[in-house]
Amino acid sequence: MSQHIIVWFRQDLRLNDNPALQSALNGKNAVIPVFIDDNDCGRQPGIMGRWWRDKSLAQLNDALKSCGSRLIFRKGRAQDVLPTLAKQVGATAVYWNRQYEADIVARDTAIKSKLKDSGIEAESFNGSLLFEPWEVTSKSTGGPFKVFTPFWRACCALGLKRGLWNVPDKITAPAQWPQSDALPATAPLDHMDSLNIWQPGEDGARDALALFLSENISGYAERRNLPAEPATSRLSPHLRWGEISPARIVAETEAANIKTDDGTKFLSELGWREFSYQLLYHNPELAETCLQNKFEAFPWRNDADAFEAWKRGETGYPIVDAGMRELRRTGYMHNRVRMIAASFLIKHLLIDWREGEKWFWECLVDADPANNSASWQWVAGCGADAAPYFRIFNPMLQGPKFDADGIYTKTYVPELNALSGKTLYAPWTAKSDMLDSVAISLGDTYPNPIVNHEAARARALESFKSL
DNA sequence: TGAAATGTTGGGGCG
DNA sequence: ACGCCCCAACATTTC
Repeated sequence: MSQHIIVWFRQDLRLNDNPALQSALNGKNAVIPVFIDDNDCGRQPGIMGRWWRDKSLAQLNDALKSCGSRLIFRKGRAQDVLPTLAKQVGATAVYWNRQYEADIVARDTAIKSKLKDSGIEAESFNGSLLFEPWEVTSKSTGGPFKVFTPFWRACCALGLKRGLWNVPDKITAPAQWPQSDALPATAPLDHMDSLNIWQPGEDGARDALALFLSENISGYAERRNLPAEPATSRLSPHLRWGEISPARIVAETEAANIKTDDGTKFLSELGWREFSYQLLYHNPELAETCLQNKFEAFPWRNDADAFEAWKRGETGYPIVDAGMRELRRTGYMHNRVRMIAASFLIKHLLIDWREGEKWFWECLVDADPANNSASWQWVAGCGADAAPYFRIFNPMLQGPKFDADGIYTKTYVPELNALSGKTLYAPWTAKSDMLDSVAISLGDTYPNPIVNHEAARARALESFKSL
């Protein structure tokens, strides 16, 4: 007998390889796809996260339409919307894919029992991770891993391959569609001039993976560190909204016969994502509380001017500024540069990593509740398997090392186009008549460094020693 | 998924 | 030929 089943989309904005959707499709069921904009629970997406999400929702709606279905969009508290909607459409079941933030887990658990109490089946699935956060445990402690390498080794030993589902041909519509609010408008963001590099949605995710595997993964193990090279997958925003499943990434990477070093290195980046979600699940306060408690006593500086300069990309250190400007222009920053920019805020400026985390949360199209927090804690040294406190990136060395010819840096800091080599990354060391001759005036056309590297490094080591 | 300081080695210039 | 110094190049340790 045919049933009406609600599929509740959340951070799984795709039709392919979607376990909740696939389970609903069994038999001749009518499916009601719904997305609920619930701003009462969970960390709300930042400006760029919302921009991406709204674009992605429009794509999801289009994809559903080409299967004979459509997306029902509702604003409100999920625990109110879902039971009401279920009753209204006569649903016998509600399916969704799991999320892992503590308040969302609690809400979903409550919804599940509320639905079951009214005789409606409710079931959740794993649609966004290779392993559930409670699934991979250390043999020695019995608990979750605290170090990445043994964690990922254990994952690989369990096996990364998963079964996959393709996009269904047809999704049976209910006899009558329930009312939907209008999908959110996807207004352009006036201060962003480079958002056309992105293609939010399932098709964009598939294209990004295909391009990466066919053209750009060669030499990944090394080239991934070079921000001027198109050597990273740029899948992070797609993964964040579940437009592609990690299982599909694993399957297609393995099928592409990538050279071992490059393939395993790439898949290990998925491993960091798994590791971050494990950390988030077992540490609900990941965005707010240092995993290593002793760091809570750290004497962070309040320095509004320095923080503003960092956000605007006007620290006077070109590789840092390039990264911060890439972030504001494109909603993205290359991973190598994220580490440099984050290290600069934390170690050179001694500003609380949580301030940086919040700024990235607003600005990144891939801002992810697990990855963003875990990575900031990693750089700060207060996280799991973190960089030691004395690891302080030198922006004058990182530049020449990873952007030797300055192509990346000059893309975002064009006022330094005339400089090259080490001078590009330390303009104040250039002879003043040389700067004059190319019309660079420090403090005018480009900022003077807001801190002295050697002094800032010494200050950071001194402060961190107090721990 | 660092950088800087310190230690070691070996070749070349030179008296 | 030899010792001495200098210093680049590399290795180790320290932060």
